[in-house]
Parts: sequence; C-alpha cells; structure tokens
Amino acid sequence: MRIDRLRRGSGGPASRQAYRALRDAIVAAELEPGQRISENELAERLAVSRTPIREALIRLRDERFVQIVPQLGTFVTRISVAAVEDAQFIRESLECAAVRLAATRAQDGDIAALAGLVRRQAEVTGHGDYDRFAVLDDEFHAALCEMAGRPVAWEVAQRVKGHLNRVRRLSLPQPRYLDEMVAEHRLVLEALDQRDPDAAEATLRHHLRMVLSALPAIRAQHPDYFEEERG
Amino acid sequence: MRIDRLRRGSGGPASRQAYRALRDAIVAAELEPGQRISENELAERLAVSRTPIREALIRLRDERFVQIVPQLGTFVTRISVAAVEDAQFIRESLECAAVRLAATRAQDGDIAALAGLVRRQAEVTGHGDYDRFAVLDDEFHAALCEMAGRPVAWEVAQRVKGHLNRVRRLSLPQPRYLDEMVAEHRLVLEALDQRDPDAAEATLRHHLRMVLSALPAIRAQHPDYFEEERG
DNA sequence: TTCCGCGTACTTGTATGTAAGTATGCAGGG
DNA sequence: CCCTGCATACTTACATACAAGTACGCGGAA
Repeated sequence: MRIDRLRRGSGGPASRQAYRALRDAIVAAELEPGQRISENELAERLAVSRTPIREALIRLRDERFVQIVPQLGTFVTRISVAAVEDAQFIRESLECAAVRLAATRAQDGDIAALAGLVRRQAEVTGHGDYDRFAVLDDEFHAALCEMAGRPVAWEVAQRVKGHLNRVRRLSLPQPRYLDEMVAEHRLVLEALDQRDPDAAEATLRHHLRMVLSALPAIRAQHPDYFEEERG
Repeated sequence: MRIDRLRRGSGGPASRQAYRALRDAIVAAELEPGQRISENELAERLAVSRTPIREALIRLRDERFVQIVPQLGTFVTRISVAAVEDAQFIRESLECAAVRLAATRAQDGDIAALAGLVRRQAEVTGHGDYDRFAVLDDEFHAALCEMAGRPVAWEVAQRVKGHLNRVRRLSLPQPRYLDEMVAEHRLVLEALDQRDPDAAEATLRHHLRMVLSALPAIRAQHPDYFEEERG
C-alpha cells in the first residue's frame, strides 16, 4: 500500500488530508476492493490519531467507498455493477441537464474558452499523457456546468465519478481512446456553438456512456474486485 | 429548542441518532438559520459525548446544513436561494430522468400500486393531515424511482430535498395546496399509464417546480433566515 | 479424528483530556 | 469620551483511554 505519512500544516485539517489520501488510494485501487482496513493501522501509517481517520472514513462511507461494520472492521467496498450504473445515471442526468442549459446561455467567450480546452486536450493526446488529459477532461466538464450556471452539478458528478474512475483505472488505456474522447468533446462544443440543446445533450450522453463500455471486460479480468450481484 | 435526550439502544449508533435529530431540527427550523450551535451544548442536551455530535455535524456540513468554522463555532446555514435552486436542479434532473425510464418500464402492477398511493393521498387531503400527506408524497416519488430501476435517484433527491423542505416548512400551507398536489400526481400517473415518457417528464417537472413558487414570499417574510446573495 | 468451549486479540463506538486560536469585555492611558 | 491592550472564556481539532462485541485459534473431550 502506498499510503504515506501526511505532511501536517500544508493542505488543511488532518481529517481532510486523510480523506483525500484514502479516496485517491481507493480509486487508484492501491487499496484493493474487499480489503479490510484498520483505523489503527491507517492512523499509524498517516501519523495521526484515530479521530481524523474516523472522520475521513465517515465521509467515505457516505460515498459508498467503504463499508463500516461495527465491532468487526472497515472494508473497501467491492465494485458493484449496480453502484457503477447508479453513478453513471446520476452523472448523466445532471450533466445532460446542465449542458441543455449551457446551450441556451452560452456566451461567445465561454465557447472560446471551451475550444481552448479542447485544443490543449488534443496536444497532450499526442504525448499519451493520461494524467494530464484527465485533468483537462475534468476542466471541460466543470466548464460545461459552470456555463449552465449550475456548478453544483459538477460537484455532485465529481463525487460519484470516483466509482467510474475506479473502473477506468483498471482498464488498460487503449491507444485510440484519448483521440476518441477529444473528438467527442469537439462534437459537444460544436452543438453548443450552434446553441442546439438537443444535439448537445445527445452528444454528451453518448460521450459519457463511453466509459461504461469497458465494464464487462474489466469484470471478466478482475472478478474478485466485483461484488456478486443478485439476479 | 426542542432537541431532546436520545433514547440509546433503540435506533442504531448514537452518532446516527444525533444526525437525524439535528437534521430534523434544522429542516423544521427549530434550530434557526444563522444560529450558533455548540458541540458541548448539544452533547449535554442529547446526553452523549461530543464525539458522536461531531460525527453528526460532519455529515451535516457535507450536506450544507451547518457551517463549521475552526476555533470559532458551528452555525446553522442560512437559507441560500442559490442552494435551494441547486437542490431543485438536482432533484428535478434526477427524478425527471427516472420518470422517463419508469414510463418505458412500467408494469401494470406498478401503475396499480401508484394509483393506490394517489387514492390514499386524496383521502388524507380531506382531513388536512399535512404530515401524513408528506409521507405519502415521499412514497410516491420513491415509487417512481423504484419503477425506473434507479432507487438511488430517490436517495440523492431525498438528501437535497432537506433544503427544499426547509423552505416549505416556513410557508403556511395553503388550503388548496394539497388538492393541487394530488391532481398533479394524477397527471403524472396518467402519463405513465399511457407509457408516454415526454408527457411524464413534463408533468413531473411542472409538479416539482410548484415548491419553488413560494420562495420569494417566504424570503420577504423571513429575511433574516436568508443568506445575503451577491448580485 | 472431529467437535465443542473458552480465552485472547482484535475491531469499532464512545468518552474524556489536551492544544491552539478567536471573540469579548474590562481596565488603563490619551 | 474614546481608543488600545490584555486576560479570560469560549470554540473546534486532535489525541488518548475505556467499553462492548466479534472472530479465531487452541486445548480438551468424545
């Protein structure tokens, strides 16, 4: 496990730092699905007491990244196909609603800024820089919600997106993957530029559903990371 | 304040009970917007230690019902028009997306169950039993999401609905209000019965927006409960 | 060999103590 | 009268100690 001691005094309260560290570790699958994690061990590793660890775990439980069983233990939740689809539904509903608004409210400056983002995405694509692309991708979707006047849509989407990222991290990045993403961003941008809500929603919805396409393959590859679904 | 001592051992861990008690008190405006609340005082009142109180306050902070300022105090957030509109946006986006699914997946049994709910709503309307109606109203919306196969939509909607309820509690119930609600539920039901996603979405969206109509009047009536919005 | 029972070592939940920082009120000087 | 500075009482953030309950392994009996 690559959880390391926190550098106190740098990034806010210890509980917040612990939350981020744990969330990142879970999404990156450094803490494996199903693994039992101990408050005491985490406290020791991060060089803080159990209190901020507990506060972090409470938030992670509310987001369904861990499951806390009293007097027994805390576990990293296994990936649930239902939970991933739930996350997808929430993100899709919110972002699609936002992009409709964005299409009606877009200013020319907004469109230009968005176009700039897509250009930079195309650049890093050439270098195969996945991490850098992920940042620009987030900025793109955040900008959409900002244009709609509903930044909260991105806040919520980002929260549930952890469950989608957890899947994406397990899938080996395909060479053409980033190019496809950029191309789809361009389609969304084009629809916005034409102030066409229906087209914007349709293209964005198609774009968002790309992520899920790898789900069955990943489940076949890492069956132990997945919850056994009923039915 | 009507916060009372918890009955331990009945409804799960103390932190959960404290969370519910505080959330209910805030939504019911028994804890007034802007009021400072003390961990020590709450701990004393609920007859538990500060630890479960803190855990409850953390959850409430994540839901924007309280604001915690280190070394200064914890405050009940004032009602923010922006926050209410955000909550409305989230609820509307999720439930409208769900009802579209429900319209395509509805079984005859689902429709019948929903019709039964609306009938019971019409009954309690006659007695002016607002609390009982609220329960049936929640059941109606929960059933919609259940039919859509997306119960998570209702879970999230219910979370943010607290911000809407906080407004609704301040508005004196209009005599005709409940009747209108039932009538709109009937329209949604009718659209579902005809398996018409567009009509279902449109009627539900109109229905959900009813709540917000009272917002300006309430703000004029209780200006001190509201955040001063920029702009 | 197999099964039962108990003790130990762990877990989370809760209580309490310590540290650090902010607002407030009062005293004293201008 | 007004302003400044400090002591005090409060707050949250964090650390630590205690309580209650579960899993598991070991020892003994059938």
